[in-house]
Amino acid sequence: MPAPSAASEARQNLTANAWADAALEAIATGGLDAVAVEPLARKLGVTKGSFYWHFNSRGELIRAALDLWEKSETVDILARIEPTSDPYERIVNVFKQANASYRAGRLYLAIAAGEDHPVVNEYVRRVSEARMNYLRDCYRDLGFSESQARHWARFAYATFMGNLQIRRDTPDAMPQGAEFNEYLRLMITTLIPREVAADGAPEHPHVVPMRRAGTP
Amino acid sequence: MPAPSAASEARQNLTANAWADAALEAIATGGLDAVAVEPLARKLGVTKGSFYWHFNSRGELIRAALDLWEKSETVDILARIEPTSDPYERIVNVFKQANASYRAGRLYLAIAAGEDHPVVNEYVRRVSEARMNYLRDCYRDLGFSESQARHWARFAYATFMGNLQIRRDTPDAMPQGAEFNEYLRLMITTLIPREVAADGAPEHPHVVPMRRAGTP
DNA sequence: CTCTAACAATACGCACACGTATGGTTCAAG
DNA sequence: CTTGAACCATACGTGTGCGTATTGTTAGAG
Repeated sequence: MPAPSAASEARQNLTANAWADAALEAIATGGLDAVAVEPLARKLGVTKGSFYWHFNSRGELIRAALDLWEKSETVDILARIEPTSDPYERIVNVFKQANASYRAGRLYLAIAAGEDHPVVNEYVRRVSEARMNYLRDCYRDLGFSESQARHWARFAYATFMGNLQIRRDTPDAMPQGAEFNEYLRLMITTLIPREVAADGAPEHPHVVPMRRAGTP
Repeated sequence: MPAPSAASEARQNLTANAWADAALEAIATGGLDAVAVEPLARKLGVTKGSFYWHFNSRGELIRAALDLWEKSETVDILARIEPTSDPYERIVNVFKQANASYRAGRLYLAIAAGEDHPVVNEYVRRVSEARMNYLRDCYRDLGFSESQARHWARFAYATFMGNLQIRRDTPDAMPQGAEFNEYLRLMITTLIPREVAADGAPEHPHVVPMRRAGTP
């Protein structure tokens, strides 16, 4: 374990961050197992000897990378959409932000895939819960009861996560351009009911047993 | 490569399937990388020598496991819900089936996580597309236009996939018992509009700009 | 100029998994 | 009883990644 002096802390932190960044990049493309010291060192143009000065173990690097990730996925994201106080707009922004960065989506899925690892699970849970709680608060501000708000937040979050997966696994099934915007509008208008009755349920007849079309 | 005689084919196929089953189980719990010959052999009470008689390589085992998986996830599943000719009920059944087996969900996510592997990607694409196409047909039978049916199928499939992920990553966020049924009903009633207008869009005012409650 | 902290290269031991080679066991056919 | 196929064990070589130890190299403080 190095004992960094105050003078050199800036440079040391910078290179440690470089390692963590490279680790995140490796996760995004090759999954958690791609965080291997020797390949990363090769990619960074150094050898293991450098790595084990900055970190004590591979696990420490993973923690550092996950710290970086958690920060970028909660603090940074939410800070960017917080200014809007309108809950409707906030939810819409979450959706648009979510579908904006392809890399962030891949990263999320790759990290979540390592949920058997207890440390990773810890981070994934925190990030997921933060996002779902954020959505729940939006729905509550929209006038939903606590219970309904949780349901809708879970629903919306699931849809969001599933879209990430579809885009990764079957990109051809995800439209682009105008058709994608149409798809996005459909999801937004469906997932954000705009009138709420006194009992905390949406107003338009979602649960009315009004049989489908086609078989009158 | 062995040249099995007709007499012993039954036993040989049986043990080859045992290997493939064990491989699937390994994927479900430890991901694709857990499909390692030597650990699997230990778990099956044999050694590598046995494995390399049945298969030529680790990749061949993965293919066999994925064959098994593809069959269980498309043919078997769809056969079980096909009897119902009512498209509404078919979609509902897809949702209920999807949320029924925890193991199948984990398996799906674990396999999908290895989409960088070209062979795996091939299987994942086929299974995903088969399911989405099935849903699309249901929506079309419900009276939707081709374009709208695709949108709704993608939407429903994304929600379904996301719920798998939520249940895996943050099980506490997924309710159980009566509350889960409530959640399920919410998703079903939201994702299956029951009246379709002539232009192929749902009838109730999804896209009417009828501002939300709370800020009159 | 010297010394020391920060940083990096090299070399080593270890563990584990892939794949191969080869020998051992069982069983049924001839 | 012999033979050969089916099936499995053992042993080996190779690659690769982790972690450690040891030895440079560089730059700034004194």
